Amino acid sequence: MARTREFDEEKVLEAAMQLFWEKGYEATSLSDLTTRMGIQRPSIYSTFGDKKELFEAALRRYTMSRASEVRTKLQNNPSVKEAFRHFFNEVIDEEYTESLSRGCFCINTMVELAPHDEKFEILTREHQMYLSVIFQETIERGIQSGELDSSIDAKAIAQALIVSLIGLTVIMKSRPTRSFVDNSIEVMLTLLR
Amino acid sequence: MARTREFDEEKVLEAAMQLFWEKGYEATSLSDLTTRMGIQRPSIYSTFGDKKELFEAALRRYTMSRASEVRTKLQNNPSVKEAFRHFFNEVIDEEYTESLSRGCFCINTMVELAPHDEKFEILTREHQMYLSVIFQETIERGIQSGELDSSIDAKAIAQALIVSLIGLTVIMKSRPTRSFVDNSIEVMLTLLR
DNA sequence: AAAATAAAATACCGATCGGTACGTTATGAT
DNA sequence: ATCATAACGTACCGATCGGTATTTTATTTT
Repeated sequence: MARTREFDEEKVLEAAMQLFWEKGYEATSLSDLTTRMGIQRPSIYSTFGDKKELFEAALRRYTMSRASEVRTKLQNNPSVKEAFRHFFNEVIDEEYTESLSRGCFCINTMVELAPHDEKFEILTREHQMYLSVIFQETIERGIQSGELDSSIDAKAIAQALIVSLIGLTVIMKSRPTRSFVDNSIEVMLTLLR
Repeated sequence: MARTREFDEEKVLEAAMQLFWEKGYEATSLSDLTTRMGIQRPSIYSTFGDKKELFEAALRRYTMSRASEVRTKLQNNPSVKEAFRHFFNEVIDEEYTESLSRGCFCINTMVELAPHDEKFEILTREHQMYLSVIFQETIERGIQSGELDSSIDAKAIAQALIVSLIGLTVIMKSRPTRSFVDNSIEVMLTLLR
């Protein structure tokens, strides 16, 4: 009964996500967004609400996609220790490959918005807790297969590995030497025995 | 030969540091700064230069103060393992105590500015490397005293602990449960044997 | 006391911010 | 074919942004 939408909602949200991921919330202007999303300002507001709501939609899109990506990658390898090694190395490689260190959109948001906005405090926490459970389940798989010692605390180690992953992702933004991060990963992996 | 300065340069810089630490670079306006520093806008520009230069001065003040604070705290305890345990627990307690999670000014800057500004990439990296050396020297002290096994790799473990400290500091912004961070710290400390 | 000078205070600059009112255009329902 | 409706495009809103020109005030040197 009216004009049809000319843009793909998923595509423009993906574009907004990429931009917020690169620049953060404050440093991204509505003009930046219209350019990158390829739609006009009123289209953004009628489709997603204001800037904060658009940001939230972008972050939700990111965390859902990221969680399933992490789950898949850790399930790929029969060896749990090798799965984690591959996973951490991939994170590092991606950061060293790209000229711009975007890191993790959720971690960036945890730093920029979580302290001043309860909604994002909760959203980012829940994502990390979700990843922590994936880590834990992976470690428990290693225990059941006999690869890992049954005396280790799967939950605690999973939580420590999440903390280390966050630390790695963040310190990559300062471009430390390769040996620094390689050393860190090797030490972290000794927790899986 | 002219009018005398009415404000204490150190004090107003300290005030600027606190504000940038709380809100970050982009979210802090010149109006915020004049209010908090208690001086007028032209005084800021004549004393510190523009907003970025003021921010840099504030960050340098922070990193210098923080480095010596960390060094002191780790030297305080004869037991290296207890020193680290105290140190990590203090970081956690401070974050849980305060209503606003400021985290670490240097880490915040690593996330917000380092990817887009080489000056801050270098500045934040060098601070982390400096802390890493303090950690390493502390671990080596533990080896020499016989508290720690001489077969461990002091440098690699120090680097892994720095990564974990960053991860802990960042995830605290999402206010995880106490058990989450306590578990993480306990696991990390098992690296010191 | 007067001149020189730098700090302080006020007021202002153009640019950009997030957000919206409004006129135009295209499409589905009748 | 017409009408209702919603998306699109333009143009604009007041507020605030970082930064500065200019005037006033206080202090030291002469």
